[in-house]
Amino acid sequence: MLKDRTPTRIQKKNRAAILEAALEVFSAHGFRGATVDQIASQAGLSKPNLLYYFPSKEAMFTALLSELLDTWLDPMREIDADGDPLEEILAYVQRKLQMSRDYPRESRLFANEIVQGAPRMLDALSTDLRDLLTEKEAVLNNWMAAGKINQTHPKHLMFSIWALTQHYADFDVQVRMLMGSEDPFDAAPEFLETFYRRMLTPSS
Amino acid sequence: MLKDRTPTRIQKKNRAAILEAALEVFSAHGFRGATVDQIASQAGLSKPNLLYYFPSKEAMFTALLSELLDTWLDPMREIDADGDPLEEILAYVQRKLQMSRDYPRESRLFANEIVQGAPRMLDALSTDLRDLLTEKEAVLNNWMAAGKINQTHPKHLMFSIWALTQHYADFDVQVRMLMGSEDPFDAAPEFLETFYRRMLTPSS
DNA sequence: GTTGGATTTGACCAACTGGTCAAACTCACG
DNA sequence: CGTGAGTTTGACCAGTTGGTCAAATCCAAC
Repeated sequence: MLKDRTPTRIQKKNRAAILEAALEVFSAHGFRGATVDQIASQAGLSKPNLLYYFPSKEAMFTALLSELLDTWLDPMREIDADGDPLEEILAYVQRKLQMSRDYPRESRLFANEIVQGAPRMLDALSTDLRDLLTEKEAVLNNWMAAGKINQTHPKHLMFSIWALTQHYADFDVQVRMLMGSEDPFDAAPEFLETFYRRMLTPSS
Repeated sequence: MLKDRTPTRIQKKNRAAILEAALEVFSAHGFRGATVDQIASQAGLSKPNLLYYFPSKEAMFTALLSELLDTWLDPMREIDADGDPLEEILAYVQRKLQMSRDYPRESRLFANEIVQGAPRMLDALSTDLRDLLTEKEAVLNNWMAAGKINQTHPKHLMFSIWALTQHYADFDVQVRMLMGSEDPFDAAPEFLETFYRRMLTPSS
């Protein structure tokens, strides 16, 4: 049995290998579609050995989620209430877009889970994400009230940023199939920049 | 064994019940996550009876997909090259949004499949969807060349419409959790209307 | 090197899953 | 009616899956 003490060198290495493998497999097939055997072979370990480090498939999944959620929300945390409103939002969009480019598996992991009703994630979302959104929503409202950006629905604005940026990771196969040899991420940054600049620049 | 002739009354009724049940279950759990037993009990039939009408789980899924893909692409087909450019696009956005409101299960069915790499759908997409997009892309290009709408990347423009509208169906639980008692579809139409009007109205 | 905890594994199990099949039942139609 | 095609199902099967366990192996510290 695994104790709670400070992990050994082997524990650190294997837990990391397992979580990396779990990310690979869960993001590609969803929770139900992934098998412990797949994760084990991806991690280069035997199945019983996996279950020595995590008591169950479910435990692997939740460990992975809680490890990733913080990182996933970081780009939103960085929105600075004291920065230039338009530039802050545009920078946030670009950070999110880069997350889709650099961490598509993480994006698909969350997408898979949420599309299916987020049965194992709703609790985390309804605390961490909800609180963070509430905070940034207030910031957006202030900026709008001060006339720094165009008046609009702050929650829908945030949804739109998530939808537009994560689409490139979550629907990667479709996007690439339709774009042929052109890399979607070549034109996406400028497209989204223009999009949100036109949307948010005050009409005055 | 089921013959190819004109279906009987019972065949029509049961095939319809099965496809409806399959949509319910597949859209909620994905292909791998759905079980034939679930679909059977949802349809009010026994498992062997289901397999009397469809030779396999896979056959149910592909029958469902091909039945729905056409309907799913209809809003895009309706874009009229001879209509007013801006109004045509705005109307398309609203049609897609209503599809998300009225047919969220269909949206999630496709989302589930595409997020996981579209293993059973890529062929259909790379013909039907690709051809349709190519056609409408030309229309958009003409409109832009004629200065009727702002210059932008037509493919990314279409992606953005899909992402923004389908987000409300695919990430329904997250959206509703964050919006509390407010119905997301109350403010969404106006939000998207404003969004695309600002984006596409020529600067002149 | 010995030793005791940490790590690894082959063999195994019960539950589940997609699918089969022969037998039973139902129904439209002459 | 009766009859044959159409429909339904209980029992069953083989493969897969998450998880267990006792025994074997490894490894760090003395």
